[in-house]
Amino acid sequence: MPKQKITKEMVVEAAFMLAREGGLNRITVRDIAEKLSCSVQPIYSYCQNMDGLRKDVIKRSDSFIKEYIPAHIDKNDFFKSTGYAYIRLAVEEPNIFRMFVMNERENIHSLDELYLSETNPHVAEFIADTLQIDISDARRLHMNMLTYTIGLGTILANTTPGIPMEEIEGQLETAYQAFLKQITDS
Amino acid sequence: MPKQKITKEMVVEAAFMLAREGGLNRITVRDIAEKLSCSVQPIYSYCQNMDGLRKDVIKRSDSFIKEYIPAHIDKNDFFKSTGYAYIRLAVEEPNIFRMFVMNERENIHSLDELYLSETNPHVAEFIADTLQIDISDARRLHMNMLTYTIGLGTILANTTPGIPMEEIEGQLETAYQAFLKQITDS
DNA sequence: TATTATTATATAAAAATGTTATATAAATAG
DNA sequence: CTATTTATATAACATTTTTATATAATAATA
Repeated sequence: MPKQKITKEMVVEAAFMLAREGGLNRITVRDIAEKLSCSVQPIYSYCQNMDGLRKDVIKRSDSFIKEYIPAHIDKNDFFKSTGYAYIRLAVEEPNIFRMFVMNERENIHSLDELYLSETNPHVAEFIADTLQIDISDARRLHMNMLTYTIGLGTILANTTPGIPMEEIEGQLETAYQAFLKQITDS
Repeated sequence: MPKQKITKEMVVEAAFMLAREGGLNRITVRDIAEKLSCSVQPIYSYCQNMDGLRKDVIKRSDSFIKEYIPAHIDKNDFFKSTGYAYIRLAVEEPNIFRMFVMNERENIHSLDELYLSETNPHVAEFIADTLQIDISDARRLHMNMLTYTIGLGTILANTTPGIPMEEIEGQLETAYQAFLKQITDS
């Protein structure tokens, strides 16, 4: 058989780039085919249909974020800079952020399950170490910040022309102080 | 001319029902026409195109929420029950919640502008009165809870099979306490 | 090496959906 | 009563998704 020129990764990547520019429904088979200089067949051989491909693209956003966030983290202020990174993402890449929050979390029956499936356990450990607090408190703090950050990011990703970054960082800082105070005061 | 059988409201309502069931791209001209037992012409005479209609449907979600929230509020615990109501909406009507958060906020240059455009000023006044706090503190509290609620709702609207309502309410309560403590302690 | 089977891709037809053009008939205006 | 307007229907056209068929390059096998 002919040598494989088009891989599933190439298809998803091309679709992801289209969605990154103009949202999920900027994705069309023909535009992907043109981007890859091929016909529509390779695309359909790697996905059932366009809806399925869109789900793959949403997953691809997840992996994009898994690279983006660490690349924007300040090691000296690990925890807070993570929050800032998400917010920056929401502002700079609103379509990717939208896809990220649209990502279906399946088989989740409790907040704990959700927390475990969405976060890296080392983060809570790091927070507990740095702030000298209980690991369970660190998890609560982390989960609260994640929730707040997603809320702020969701708002910002749908707000034009946009809000100054400093103001947003101030807002995030205030929320952080509130959640932290709750823990240290009890 | 023939009597008008189809109004713009009917078109938007039919499209809204379709989106409520299966999301924005479940909306098709032909399905709307079938729901209304008419041809596609009345639809196109009330909207430029499908994208425009989708925007109207998103606005319709807003008005749905403006009815839904008050109907689920406990007058004795006005502020917190509002938060619960949003969360319940996210769980019971995930597609409507998604449309609500996807709603483009335009011409927003600061968090204050955002707050003013998204909230009813009476709410902050009510909070200030009830909790005996400054109006500016009440606004901060309100904005923080709105942000947190949107974050939690966004997560829940994309989580299956779902998390028990009591657990979620506990989470929201804890966040509320944290934001409140920050204000009363200073 | 020659032949066959497999399959990645292309081409093109079919199906679904969005949009526009034309036709019809019912209400209104004169 | 006639002409005009217009809400809707029908039907054509355009775009996109999806499927069917064809082709040719590689792998397998003899």
